[in-house]
Amino acid sequence: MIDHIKKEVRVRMAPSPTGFMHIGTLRTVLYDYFFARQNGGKLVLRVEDTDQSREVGGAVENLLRVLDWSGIVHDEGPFLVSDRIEERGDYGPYTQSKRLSIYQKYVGQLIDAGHAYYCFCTVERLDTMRQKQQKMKQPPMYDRTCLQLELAEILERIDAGEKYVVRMKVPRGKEIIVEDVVRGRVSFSTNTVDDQVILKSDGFPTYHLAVVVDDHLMKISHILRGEEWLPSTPKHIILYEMFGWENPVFAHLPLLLSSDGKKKLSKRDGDVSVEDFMAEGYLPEAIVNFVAFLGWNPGGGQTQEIYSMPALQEIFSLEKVHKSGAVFDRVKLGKINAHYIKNYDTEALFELAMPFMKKFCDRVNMQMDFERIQDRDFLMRVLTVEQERLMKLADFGVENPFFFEDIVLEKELLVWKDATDIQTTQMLTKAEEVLGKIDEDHWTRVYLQEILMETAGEDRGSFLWPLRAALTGEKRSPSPMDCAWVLGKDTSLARIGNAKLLIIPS
RNA sequence: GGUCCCAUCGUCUAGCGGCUAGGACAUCAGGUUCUCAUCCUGAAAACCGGAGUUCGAUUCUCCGUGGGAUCACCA
Repeated sequence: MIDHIKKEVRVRMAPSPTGFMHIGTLRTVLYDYFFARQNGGKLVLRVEDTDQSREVGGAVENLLRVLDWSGIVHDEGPFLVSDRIEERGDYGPYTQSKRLSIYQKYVGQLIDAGHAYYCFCTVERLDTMRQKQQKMKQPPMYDRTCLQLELAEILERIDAGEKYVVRMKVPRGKEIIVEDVVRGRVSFSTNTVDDQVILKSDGFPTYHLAVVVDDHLMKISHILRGEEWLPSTPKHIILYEMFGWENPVFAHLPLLLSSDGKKKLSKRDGDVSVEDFMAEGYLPEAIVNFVAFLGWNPGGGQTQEIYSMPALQEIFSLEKVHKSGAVFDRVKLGKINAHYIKNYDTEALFELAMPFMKKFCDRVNMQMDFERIQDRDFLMRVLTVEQERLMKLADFGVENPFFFEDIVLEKELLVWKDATDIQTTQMLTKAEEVLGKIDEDHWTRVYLQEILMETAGEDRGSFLWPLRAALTGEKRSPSPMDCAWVLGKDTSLARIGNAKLLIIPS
């Protein structure tokens, strides 16, 4: 009982393979990961696929790709090795559907010890029972009908092929104490704990049995999970007691909330899966940074909020995790993502942005060959200009369609304040002359900035506004220098020429 | 309804008995600027209520109120 040797830290992430990863799951896994690394421990991935009806093909591969994207590295469990799933570690299998005989063995043990019993009640009976209880304002709980069954009858009915489940027999009148790292002591009376089904009629265990057995067998030392699990924790502790096992340390993390109703964040609140955010072009650095700060904060008067993954790993502490839920503020996430995009190395960002650029080019019917150097250069210029204005990579191009398509000019737009047609034409001619003299080698962002600002002189607006309007056809856009740089000399001069014709048709 | 959890600006939070209650996002007002975005400066904005403990409570205790989670052969 007295354990002077500090137990090895082993934490696990235990997702059910539903085909996507909830953003809250990512937060939990991040904390798991930080905690394991800080303590020289191990992070185990275990697939909780005990509900066959929810099986989704390719879910585990997907999960592993999301983890890889996030930068989280686990130590045991399934891995993706050249596109095939391979399990590593000494405590496998790490997939619950492959551990059925293990659970059955432990269920048998509980039955033999009188801690669990067979139940033949039909789903229909249980439903009407619960409805009755609800009507009488009683908490819905199993009425223990099948606890009265004689052994002979049980054997007979099993022999007859009748379907059954196994329930744990919760002792009455006991107090269960949950020692929680973030919540302190929480106590429950066993009188309010239901005789939970631990083995389903299809032979699969329920979550409650599987999680306890596996966590014990896999020597898990700390369980980090969402607060929604707190009410079922007494069931787990009772199971640990029935088996005579020491229970791990619990840490129930605060919930992620939706911004409107402040309810648990769920699918109906919009994008909630990591895959959704990946598809929208959020950077892993931004997602990790943002999500780590929901329900946790380094404290100590620290006002910095931008942290890299290694830095977070350094300063994270389980003791500083909050108790109350945190609203998932998408606006702030966008701001953080924009910050990361802005500060990203442009060459590296180009690689990340490629799929989004392709998608955009397809949408505007622009043939782009990423192997072709001119096309690459063009897209690189667009990205360079957009980099400091993008909130997410999926926004690539959408604010500046004039880079990709022919523009439709309106004459009024070209006129700066109360300038006359003559003046406007003069300004465009001036731009035409200056740009016309620049040879391709000098068509750089820096040089264009320099020469056009010089040409603009004191009264910048009267020169820059018509030029920008001529190049973009838009009221708002990046600077005319940047637009000219992106469009190139030929297109720029052509658009200026068109603008002049619009003002004074020849 | 039972059980359990939670409570500082609109939101994320700092604070761990004595502070002009600090920061970030959002908002508003300026500045930089040809426009938009960026960037810079500033403003407004919070301790849920009531008792108690204490010389002194945002902070500790209790009650209330409010919000949430959970009560499946789903996890």
